[in-house]
Amino acid sequence: MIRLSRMADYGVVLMVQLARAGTRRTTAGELARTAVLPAPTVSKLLKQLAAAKLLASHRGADGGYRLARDSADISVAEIVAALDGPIALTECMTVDGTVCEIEALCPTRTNWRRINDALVEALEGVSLAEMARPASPRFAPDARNAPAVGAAA
Amino acid sequence: MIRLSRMADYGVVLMVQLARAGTRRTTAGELARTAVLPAPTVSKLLKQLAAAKLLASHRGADGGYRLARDSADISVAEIVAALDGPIALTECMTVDGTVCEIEALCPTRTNWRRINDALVEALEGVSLAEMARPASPRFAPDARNAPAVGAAA
DNA sequence: TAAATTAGTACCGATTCGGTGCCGATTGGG
DNA sequence: CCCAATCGGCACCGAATCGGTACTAATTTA
Repeated sequence: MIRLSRMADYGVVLMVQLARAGTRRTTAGELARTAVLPAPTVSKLLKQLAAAKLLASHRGADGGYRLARDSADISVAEIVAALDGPIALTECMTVDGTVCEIEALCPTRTNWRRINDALVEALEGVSLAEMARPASPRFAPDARNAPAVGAAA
Repeated sequence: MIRLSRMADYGVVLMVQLARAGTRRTTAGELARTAVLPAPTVSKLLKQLAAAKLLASHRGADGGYRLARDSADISVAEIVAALDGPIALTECMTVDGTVCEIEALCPTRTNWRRINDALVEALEGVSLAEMARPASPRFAPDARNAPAVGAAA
């Protein structure tokens, strides 16, 4: 159903948690526990996010992860791209997918591009800081440990 | 990679072909041939599109399919929804996915909704007529049999 | 009645995806 | 200096989903 991969979903959840942790380093295990997600999976996700330069990692005892940049300066698009690869709704929107010969003629292509661009813009338009903001205060007695978004079984 | 299903992609291609055929009835086999797609798959897709009231079908000898409405009155969103189900990027965006307990508090949810809505709007904003329009005339010596968009192997 | 064509359903094979395990590399502390 | 705690990088596995097929029934026209 044109769904985001669960990995990307989890990734955003983890990033939100790290955004809330501020500059404090957090270990993979800790994140897995509070997010109620399988630890190995969380580990893998964090590795990928670190490889994408969205997280700064620190090994060794008392190591852990931390946002590489300010949460306001990280978009959801970046997180998704880091985990799911480039955002390309259709085959002919990828760089390598050059099967579409007469691209200059094909009107569907330019229209797909429009749609794709709209999605990308939407994803770029939301920062991690917005995602992590503890909701409307009047409704949030304690929003610190927000539950995992896609924690479905 | 946050990809549209291939079925939805094919579906749009088929609908474009039908839009170009105007009111003339076209058989599943004919469409499969010109789109260079496996006939049984095309059949299945057309059935689904007909079930979704986007196509009018006619059985028997000299039967076939035809758009149920004017191509300007059919959006890409409808085609995608007919084949891929409701457009819901994240789990917590579906009706049944009520795992997200404190939805009123979760800021990520409302942001996901924004992103999701942007995508839906983009899909709704492009009509089949636009998709089917035979490209800029000066570049189109013969755009009648445009190739399948996602015909990658 | 025969031929053409869609409707429905069940099934299958394979790619992809979510998830796990293991081992090496690095860092801090006793 | 060594040990324990972490991250880094593979390789692998099971299963759900997806793309695709097969068969039969229903409908229409000639």
